[in-house]
Amino acid sequence: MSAPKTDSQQQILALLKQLNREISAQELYVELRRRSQSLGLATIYRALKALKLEGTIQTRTLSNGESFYSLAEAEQHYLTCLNCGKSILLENCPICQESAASREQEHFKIYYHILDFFGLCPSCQHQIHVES
Amino acid sequence: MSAPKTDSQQQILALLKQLNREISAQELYVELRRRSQSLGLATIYRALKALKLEGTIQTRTLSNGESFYSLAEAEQHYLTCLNCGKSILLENCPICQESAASREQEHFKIYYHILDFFGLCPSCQHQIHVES
DNA sequence: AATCATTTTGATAACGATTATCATTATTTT
DNA sequence: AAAATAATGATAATCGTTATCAAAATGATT
Repeated sequence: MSAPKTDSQQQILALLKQLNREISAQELYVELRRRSQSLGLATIYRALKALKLEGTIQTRTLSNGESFYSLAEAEQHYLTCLNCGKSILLENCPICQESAASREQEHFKIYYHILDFFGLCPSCQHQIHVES
Repeated sequence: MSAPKTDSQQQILALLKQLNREISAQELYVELRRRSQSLGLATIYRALKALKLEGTIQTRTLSNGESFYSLAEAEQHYLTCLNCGKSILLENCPICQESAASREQEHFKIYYHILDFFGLCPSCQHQIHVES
């Protein structure tokens, strides 16, 4: 869960903590640059990958292939529109009450939901240990 | 939920029913061709989009941007490895028992899970009605 | 300090799934 | 049958992400 972090990783982590919302890699690139902490895109993607494999941050990938990153602390429940792709963050939504979500957003027409557990499979846990 | 379907849509739907597993668009292209029911890739993507907007099929997008499609009937619960990207389908997993998932796959190291509701937001519901 | 080894970085090329384009073909309507 | 509409498919374009590789930074060793 914890590992020695590069400066880039720390910068990104600090920004994620401050923002307290999910953000894409491209947005991170712009935002860091705006704060005179410019990082190359490649570095950003690398840092995000490392933080993800540690379990420090979590990822959500939209159907257009764009990924959003946030701290792995808070649970996330979204209502996502299949057409425009926009997501509404559901506040205080106890996991597993899909009916609650329906009620909460009366006019949102829910087709289905997906619950996805993320982590490391046995062989990849081993592989990562060997690599480092 | 139901709408007039093109031949392409019906072909794809029939194949999804037969396979009873999630499959990517590219795989669909190969599989249909193997069955002498060749469809162009563009047509496949168009049909999938239409079926998705009807709520007939559901999509799951991996972090590499590749999307998988399946009938919207069954609930899906996965264990996905952050490193290799492979997903393990969890059978008979009552939604919202993340601890159950941990137990079920002892050696899978779970970092987090994401629950995502998919459907149409109010404005897109309206927009689609106007279009057609 | 100086040299060497290792790690990190960033500009850019390459990749790949998806979407847009547009002319052609099928289908429906009049 | 002619005209209008919808569907199709080959291919170009898009765009987020990953790979490449040389340069810069960091750390270790003498």
